[in-house]
This record gives sequence, structure tokens and C-alpha cells, in this order.
Amino acid sequence: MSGTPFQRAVWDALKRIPEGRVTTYGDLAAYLETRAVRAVGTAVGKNPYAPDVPCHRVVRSDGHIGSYSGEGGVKRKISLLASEGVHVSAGRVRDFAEKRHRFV
DNA sequence: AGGGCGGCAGTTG
DNA sequence: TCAACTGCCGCCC
Repeated sequence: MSGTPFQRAVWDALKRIPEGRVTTYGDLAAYLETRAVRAVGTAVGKNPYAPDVPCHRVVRSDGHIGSYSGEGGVKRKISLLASEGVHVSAGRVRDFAEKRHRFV
């Protein structure tokens, strides 16, 4: 099981996000040249390579932490981000604009 | 500030 | 195989 081409494209994009940075589902969709933002979210959640593919570095376009279907849920997502220097308070990423990674 | 609809891949009946 | 529902969202009403 290695996922569909679409999922692999999403996961591959995730690996391009540097540590300590985050991106949004919208940016991900734009990078993949699709408007299927929800589909992107679904693909991210299906990621089977937990730590290797940093699915926790994907947040909402408004800076909110979003959701997390992996072990520990949102709590875990926040912990992982915190360990990289990305702090979350009140469900929001601090200095979101600065931490936001742009695919070039 | 809140709620609802929209576009798309995957999964399930 | 076909149709319908769901999902780590986003944007407009």
C-alpha cells in the first residue's frame, strides 16, 4: 500500500515543508494545481508514514490548527509543532504569517 | 461570528 | 459497476 498517485503527490509536497514551518491546505491545493481542498485534506489524513511525512505541518488558511486524525488528535499535532518551534495558543499558530511556508 | 454550500478523491453500500 | 456519503477545508451569504 503506497497510496494513489494523488495521495503520493500530496505526501511528497508535505516533505518539502522545512522543519519549524507550516503550510495550508489551500497552498497545497494550489501547488498541486487543484481546487479540491477537501480532497487534499483527506489525502493528508491518510498519510501512513507518520513522522516521515509531516502531516502536522499543515494548518488552515486562517492560521487555525485545524484537525488531526492521527494518534493523540489535535493535542498531538500541537505537541509535534511545538517541538519544532511552532507554538500554538488558543488553537492558533503564533506568527502564522512568518511560519507559513510557500512552495516555489 | 456563525452557518451553509461547493468541488474532488476515496471509501462504502 | 454505479450511486451516495464522507472528509485534518475554504469562501460566500
